[in-house]
Amino acid sequence: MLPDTGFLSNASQGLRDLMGRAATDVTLADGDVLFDQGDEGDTLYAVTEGAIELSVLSREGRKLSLDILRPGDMFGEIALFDPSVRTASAIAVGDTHVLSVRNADLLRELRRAPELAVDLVKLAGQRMRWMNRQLSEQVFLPMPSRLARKILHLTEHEKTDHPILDMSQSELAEFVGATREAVSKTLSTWKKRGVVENAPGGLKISDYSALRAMAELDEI
Amino acid sequence: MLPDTGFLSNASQGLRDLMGRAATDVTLADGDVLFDQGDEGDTLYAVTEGAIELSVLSREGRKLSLDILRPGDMFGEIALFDPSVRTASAIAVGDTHVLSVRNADLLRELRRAPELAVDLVKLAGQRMRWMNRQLSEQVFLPMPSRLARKILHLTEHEKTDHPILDMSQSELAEFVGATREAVSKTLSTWKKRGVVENAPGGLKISDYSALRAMAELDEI
DNA sequence: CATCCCCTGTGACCCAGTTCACAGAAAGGT
DNA sequence: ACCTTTCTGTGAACTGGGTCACAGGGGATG
Repeated sequence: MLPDTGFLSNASQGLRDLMGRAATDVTLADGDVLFDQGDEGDTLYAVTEGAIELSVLSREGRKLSLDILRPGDMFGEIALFDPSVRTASAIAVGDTHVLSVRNADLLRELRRAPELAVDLVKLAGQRMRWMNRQLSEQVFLPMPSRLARKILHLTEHEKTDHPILDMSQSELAEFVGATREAVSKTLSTWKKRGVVENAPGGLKISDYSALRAMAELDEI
Repeated sequence: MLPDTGFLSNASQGLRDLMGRAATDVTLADGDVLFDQGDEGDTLYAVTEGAIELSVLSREGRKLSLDILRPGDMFGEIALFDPSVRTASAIAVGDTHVLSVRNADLLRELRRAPELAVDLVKLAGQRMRWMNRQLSEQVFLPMPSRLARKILHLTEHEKTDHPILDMSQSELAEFVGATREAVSKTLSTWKKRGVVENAPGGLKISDYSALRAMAELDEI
């Protein structure tokens, strides 16, 4: 039922069993909002099919996309132990299924197998490391490096050597925290240099190592 | 032994007892490095006296200060359950004392009182909410608003109506993610408007409500 | 009390990235 | 095919904040 990749593959078998046992399935269509930033929430989720985009909105409507979660990824773990308003919004990308477990049910399961709490907190730990990294990238890196990193991150689950990123420049801009135009111009210069190219269905990565160089992976 | 404020006051009495029982005291002088970003670590800390500055460094030596922790605050909880490299550096500000508990010792205590794990994860949850907020502020807010927010945050533990912030403009700049000059110029205009003023020992907040207005607290 | 060091204040200039404004290319819908 | 909408590409002008450069102020310390 649960795939073998992503956060869940790092999680123990026990945790995955627990999810399988205590969770209920939720079906979402493209664009469906699972929860909104500011909602009260006490539920943990795991993606089983499709994808979920996590994002933060500013009051004036600007949006910062945080990540795209794919089958095997879990999210919502902040609200699990500290039920309060959600810090981000979760929106379905394409037809997707998620498993959901409510706080109370999960805690009951945990009482049976307390050692699984450690796995959950590891999850939280990973998320915090990741957030920390986002923050310092945002502060320290110029836009093109952030763009390169995001492209690498968003295509790393592809198995091909020259993956195609199916995402509009506006969406990319929301990931990077910049404007659509700025992203467009940066991609243009990269296209001239043969790093990426337009392909049917999206943006094709032609030269992975060049992209990695732009990403200044040694920095931070 | 443990004060009644900060994170620990939110934490349960049981957690505080546990810290008191399993922890050992560490004495630090001003500027002492408790741990550095990138170090391996598996220890949880609680400030009992003085203050600890958490910060992230970029490779070129630029520094982003995250927070100043005061008596009652706990930190290091990421590494506790997910022991790996530290995501930030911790440096003593003034003579300070911290309690430290190593992973293994804390887990042993937790086996006796598993319900305390929930408190620890709440701690992690609060930290994550806080990081999330830092990130969106950094992306969405202009520098002056971030500066106002940081000043409010850094003085909120003062009881007076017109607290004095004992911090150089360079340090403030590191908190805000900007240069010393930019901070200086912003503070100048605020001084002309009577929002803040120079006072012996630091920067005096003259008009709290004006500062709150600059902080755009309704935003994000 | 002179010197050194670190602080604050400001001005001149520069630059990355935004805003605005179009034009042309794809991609759906009907 | 035709129309509408949503994408991409690019220029011009603007601007927040960074960089550089320097002047003046305290406190410490000899």
